[in-house]
Order: sequence, then structure tokens, then C-alpha cells
Amino acid sequence: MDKSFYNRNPKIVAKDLIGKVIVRKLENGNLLKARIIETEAYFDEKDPASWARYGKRRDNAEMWNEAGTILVKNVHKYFMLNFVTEKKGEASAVLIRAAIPLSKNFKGRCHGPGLLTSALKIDKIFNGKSLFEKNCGLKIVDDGYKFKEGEIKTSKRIGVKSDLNEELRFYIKG
DNA sequence: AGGAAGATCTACT
DNA sequence: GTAGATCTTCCTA
Repeated sequence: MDKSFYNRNPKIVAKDLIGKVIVRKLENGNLLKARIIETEAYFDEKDPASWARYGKRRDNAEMWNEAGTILVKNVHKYFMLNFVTEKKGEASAVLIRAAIPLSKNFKGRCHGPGLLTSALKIDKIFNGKSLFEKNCGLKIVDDGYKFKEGEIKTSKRIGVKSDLNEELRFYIKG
């Protein structure tokens, strides 16, 4: 998928990322693959649940970067994997919350944003890189798999104190 | 349900 | 330079 996929409203991107495959290439050449089954959309300063609400800081600055930028933010012990959406100068991103491991050699589950990055060996060094950089070790591909329309559910975002009056979480039932 | 985890920012000295 | 507040996931009751 090219930049135009990410250069849209994060709510649309979040929904369209469901079913896509994360491909993580390790330094030793091994591939770890996982199908995305849960995402959340985050907007700019006006979104009370978005990291952008603090204004630009060292750890969230990439939210204002161009579409397809990788944003890795750490929350205590864990890393959160996000993809920046919309054009440069507008803060928005999609948080990847869960995935189904597809590789046989996969160790660990991806049943939460912190666990997912741990299983895929994604850490802060990815922050600020672009999904379109060659050999960045991380990309998203569309393998043609489609969930049925009724399988994709929506809800309010998880772990959020003050949410917008909108359902910005997308996930696969069960 | 409650508790533990580390980086970052602010406000002080 | 340092002390304190803040932030959210994940694990174990």
C-alpha cells in the first residue's frame, strides 16, 4: 500500500488496516507476520484521548509528521505501535492494538498493544522511520484476505478517560 | 479489582 | 539538578 492509503482520516485508515498483515523482518532475516485485528484512531489536540492533546513533545512529535510515518511511544514498560495518518502538520495516527500471529515460529501472543510490539520485537528505534523506507524492517501488506463486513465491530476506545462521542475502535469479534 | 512498570514534562532550588 | 506528577497496559488476585 502506498502513501495515499495513510493520507486519509485516521478513522478510515483504522478500519481499512483491519485484516492487513504486519511483516517484520528481523536482523537475521526471519520474517514475523501477523494479521491486524484491532485498531484505534486518534486525532489532533482537540481529541481528549490523543497524545497530541499535550501539544508537540519529544515523545509524540511524529504525530505531526507525514502519512506512513511509524510512531512508537512507550507507556511504562511497553511500546505502542502507531502509524501516522493525514498530511504533514496535522496530528493524527492509528494505534495497532492486536493481531493474529501467522508465522509458525512466532513466540508470544499479540493480544494487546504492548504484547504485540514485544512479540514483533518493535521498539523505540522504529520511531520516526517511514513504512516506505527500504529495509526499515517493518511494513504492512495486503494479502487479499478480507473479513466479512459483519465481522468488523466498533466501540469506544480502550483505557481512555475522556473519549470523543464517536466509536473509534475497530476490532474483529471474539 | 488493584498494583506495578519507566520516560518525560513541569516547577522548583 | 532533583523531586513530584502524569500517563496506560498487563498481570494476578
